[in-house]
Amino acid sequence: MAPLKSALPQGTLDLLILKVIALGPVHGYAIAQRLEQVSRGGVQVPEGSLYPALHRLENRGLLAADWKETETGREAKFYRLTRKGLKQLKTETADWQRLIDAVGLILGMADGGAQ
Amino acid sequence: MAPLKSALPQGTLDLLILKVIALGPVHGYAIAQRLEQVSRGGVQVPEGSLYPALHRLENRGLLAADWKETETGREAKFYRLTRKGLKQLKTETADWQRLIDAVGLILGMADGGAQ
DNA sequence: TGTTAATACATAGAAGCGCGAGGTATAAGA
DNA sequence: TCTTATACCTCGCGCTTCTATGTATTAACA
Repeated sequence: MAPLKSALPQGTLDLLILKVIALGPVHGYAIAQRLEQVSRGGVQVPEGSLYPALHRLENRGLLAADWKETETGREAKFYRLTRKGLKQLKTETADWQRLIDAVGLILGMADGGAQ
Repeated sequence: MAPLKSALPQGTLDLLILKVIALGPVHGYAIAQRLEQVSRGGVQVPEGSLYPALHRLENRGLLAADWKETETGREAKFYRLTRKGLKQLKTETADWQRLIDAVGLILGMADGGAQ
């Protein structure tokens, strides 16, 4: 079934990151793993996309971070949502829903010789 | 509910254009109108996005075009799908479906500590 | 007649994002 | 000791989208 190299459309990654972090503080490396696991491989996030995205979100004030120890005794940067980030998550989730509804309408257009 | 200026994620526009053209030859201006109508305003395509996209698709051999007269007696460039374009439409439609499934799984992640 | 709006095409430039490729460092296990 | 996995980071290319701008024709209207 091919590696389904699902390149994420621009903008989508932010939404997914915000969602994962909303469930509780996590560090970057774990975010990528969870996205891949939960989506059953449908979403793969290369580090060259992940870390710049995290920095962008942090710079925009949607995330905040602290260095802490992981369960395995290593230092890692744990991200959490700010209030602004939570608001953004809600907005983007609604936008996403509207988008897939709209695209669904278009893809569902009858092929029947109908105009 | 605000003008819902849903900026299309990168790559999505191609899919929508291919779909509209698959239903029968149309010219560029009409494509934008149909997308907007069928999606009930959920998708709006600025001309600065539309025409470059059409040229890209044509250069990639997914579309072919002829100048013809519209019903209203004006010259317009009518696009139609090539065989390659039809194949691409199918691929991209499947990719889109996999994407929204994957994103759906992620957005549906339990919120453990529910609010 | 002059002006505005709608139709229909096009390009340039800016801004943004995703990703491959490369690099650093630590810990565990063979 | 060497490899693998964890965990972070940046550079620069390539690509797309969008705003702004320009051209030209037709229809409507004052």
